[in-house]
Amino acid sequence: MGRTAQIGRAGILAAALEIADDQGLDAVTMHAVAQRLEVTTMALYRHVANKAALMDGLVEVLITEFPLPAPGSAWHERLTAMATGVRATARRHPGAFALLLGRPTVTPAALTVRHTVHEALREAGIPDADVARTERLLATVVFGFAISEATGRFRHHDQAVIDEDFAELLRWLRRILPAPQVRESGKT
Amino acid sequence: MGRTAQIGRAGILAAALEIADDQGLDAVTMHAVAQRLEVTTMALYRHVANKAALMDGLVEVLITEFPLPAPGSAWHERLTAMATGVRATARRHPGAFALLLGRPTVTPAALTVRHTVHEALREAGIPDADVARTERLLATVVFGFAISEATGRFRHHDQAVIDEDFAELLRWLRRILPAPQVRESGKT
DNA sequence: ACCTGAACACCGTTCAAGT
DNA sequence: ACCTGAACACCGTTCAAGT
Repeated sequence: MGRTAQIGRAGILAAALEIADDQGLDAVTMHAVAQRLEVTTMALYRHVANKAALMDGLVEVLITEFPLPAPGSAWHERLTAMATGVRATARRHPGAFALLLGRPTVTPAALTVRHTVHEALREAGIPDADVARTERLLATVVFGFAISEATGRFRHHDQAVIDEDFAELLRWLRRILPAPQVRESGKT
Repeated sequence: MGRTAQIGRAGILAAALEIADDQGLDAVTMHAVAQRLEVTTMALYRHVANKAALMDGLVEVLITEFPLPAPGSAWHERLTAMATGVRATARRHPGAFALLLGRPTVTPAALTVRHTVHEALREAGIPDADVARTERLLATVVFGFAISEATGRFRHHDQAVIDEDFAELLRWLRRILPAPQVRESGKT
């Protein structure tokens, strides 16, 4: 009972994310994280190299949270699901989401996400030479919306307006991608 | 000659922007700005309320730098020019550009920029009811690209690739907006 | 009117201890 | 192996002086 709390990298990241979620990214300080874990500030340094490493860990958590779509569904449904998932992550963690800016997204989880999009685009009939660029631009557009919403650029608008904005953005992207091939007419 | 350096709000903002430009936003500290102006840190507080106000000032400088297109040109040329101008500003001030996130863009300069886009969209034939939303999404898309580039999300790619990405993004947007009306056939 | 000195609370980080 | 205490450099900010 009086035992010292067990600390670990995962717990540190969870605590940091919670602080970011309800007090903003600036509130994520080594002192604040330690305090939430009922531990001295210096105890953290045994589990994370420094604050930058802690932030990198937060990014990894966010990327891992992106839901990967079920492999069975049609390519356009998978892309829509991923875009919606990215937006949902941004809304769940508005403070931490800004960390995705300026980090090279070369972690395994990030590569998996990118690879999933590549696959969908190839199925959509995008020429191999254009797949990488298309993925980059799609990611940039969806990411741009998500970070704008997360950081409050739309704060003066009603939620319904923002939701409709996102729906319209998805319509724009659908107009840019090839029309989904209709394989069967009528119902299943 | 031995006179104390004259300090002013404009000079402070200029110094802060220079530091952000060549050492990043984190290097913009009250101490660093004061040092560049050869003045004590506390001298700054006579001209800016606090650090947040200084950052707000930086945002205003950035927005004022957005070039407004010549009113005579065609609407699609004006929009392209503005998109290119936003990207150029982001490239010139990559550190400070991130500040545009999370500030309500309701300053006079920001309203002027938005109004200019609204006008172009009305000329393009966008229904009045859709103009505001279209502007919001166009801004989000262009802004998303600019901030991704500024914060180094594309850092692993050659400049030529990034330039072509931007060109392709503009082509996407052209496909979404109405086709420009051809008023005269042949050359002028 | 404008700048400076001294001071305070806070932050990231290191290092030598403690158990 | 893991946590703590003491300490340091740095940062934003205030306030009472100085000229």
